[in-house]
Amino acid sequence: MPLDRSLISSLPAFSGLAGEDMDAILSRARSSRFAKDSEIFAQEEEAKSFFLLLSGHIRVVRTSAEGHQVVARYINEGELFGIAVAMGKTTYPATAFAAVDCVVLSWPNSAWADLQARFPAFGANAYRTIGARLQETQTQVMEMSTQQVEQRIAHALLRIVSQSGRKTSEGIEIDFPITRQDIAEMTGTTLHTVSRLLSAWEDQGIVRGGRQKVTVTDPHALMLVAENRRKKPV
Amino acid sequence: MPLDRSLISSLPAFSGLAGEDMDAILSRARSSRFAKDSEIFAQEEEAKSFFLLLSGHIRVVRTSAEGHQVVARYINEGELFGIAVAMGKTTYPATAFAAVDCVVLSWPNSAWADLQARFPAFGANAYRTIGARLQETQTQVMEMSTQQVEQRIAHALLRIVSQSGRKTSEGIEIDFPITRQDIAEMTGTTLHTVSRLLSAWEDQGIVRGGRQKVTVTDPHALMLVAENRRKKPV
DNA sequence: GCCGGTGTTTGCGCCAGCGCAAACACCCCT
DNA sequence: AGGGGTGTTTGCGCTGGCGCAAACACCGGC
Repeated sequence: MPLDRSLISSLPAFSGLAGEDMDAILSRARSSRFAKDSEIFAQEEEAKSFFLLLSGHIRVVRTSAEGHQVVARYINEGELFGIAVAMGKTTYPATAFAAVDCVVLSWPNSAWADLQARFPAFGANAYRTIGARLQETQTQVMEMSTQQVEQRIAHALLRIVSQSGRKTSEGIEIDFPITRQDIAEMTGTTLHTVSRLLSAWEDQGIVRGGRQKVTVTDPHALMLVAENRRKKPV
Repeated sequence: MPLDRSLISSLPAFSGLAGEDMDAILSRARSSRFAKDSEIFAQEEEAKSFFLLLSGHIRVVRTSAEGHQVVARYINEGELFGIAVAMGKTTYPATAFAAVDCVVLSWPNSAWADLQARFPAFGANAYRTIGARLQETQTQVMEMSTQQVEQRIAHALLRIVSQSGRKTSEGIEIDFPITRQDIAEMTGTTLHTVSRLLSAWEDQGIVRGGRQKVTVTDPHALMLVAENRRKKPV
């Protein structure tokens, strides 16, 4: 398991840790590859491990009892995920799919208590991650309560692009395949509405679309769309 | 600070702790009262303490940059809240109002690291709380994405009633004052729509309304409403 | 007992966005 | 090169739920 330590040491999940501590933590991890579209873990499944994404992108999907799906979030390189154990849960609350070919580190859940106790900074980083996600999710609820579909999609695009954007000559493009349906499931709308709005924006020169591809050509204009509230101003 | 230890020891926040450990934790806490409608802490404010609700009910409100409000959750007796410190945050992500007269314990944030290290069970309980809230919030996002307003309100009512319901001769009533506006802000709709639906349900004998009061007289019927999906069945 | 404030109900008109449906574009596989 | 599968676009009609507005009920204070 030849891991590039210098690269890994720069990850936020290891910030505040001495090199030797990091080695100790890494020595308990197993590295594995997941092909595009494969499933890393499934909702309701017993949580046996927690993970760190080394490279690629992961789509986290939640399915309701009635069978509806929503995309809870995308995991980016360097992020912890599947950390049910840190929340005292015994099953995963969602399903994780590799959006592209991925490399992940995984630790058995049994290692968590020990790692967390011996390396408080590691535990703290995990808790910080969870806290950040709680806050993001609450923000999402707020957006869904108060904003129009158009603004929600604009916000979602800006968020994705800022976290997983890749600069090209045309603008900033989302560097993993994403369908209109995925965007719809992130924003609580339908792929039709997403498609319509992206088309409209394309006409205005704000984005450029493609099969499983979106490029934001005019982020500033998109921000204006995102902020242009129309509903119950205070 | 004469605290009823036997009562407190039964709280989930202290589960798994020896009596003496509990005493040590409680000895660092300060107890205070908050009158109905007073503010315990405010969004964006620097987080100086974390809290445990001993009695009463607390409404947690999040305000967007544009000034829109949503009710993120209600805190019930025995729950930890304002635990920004456990998430590595330095400010509160929401505002907490006393929905009724409340008694709360509070600890200075500076005590957190120490308490969490010395009494892992206490820390674990806090993290469990956060994890549970993350999951609830994600469920809320899912509901808002896939369900009609009617079902969302039904779900919200059932949730409140199951957590903060008080049995009466008429049915189960929410044992703190809650306005139609509050329910609207929990479910992402308007007080008008909430009022209309409650009226309709009242005609059907499912609930009974009153000023800042809702009593569920037929929980089973309400569950049927909540589950009667009408949108994109799989 | 009256009065003002706050919460609730209800009617009416409208439109954003959904459901349905069909055509289309692109990619990969044989 | 052909063909099928998957993702995208677009038109059309409809409706759930919102905005607006007005009336109403209830409570507490003077």
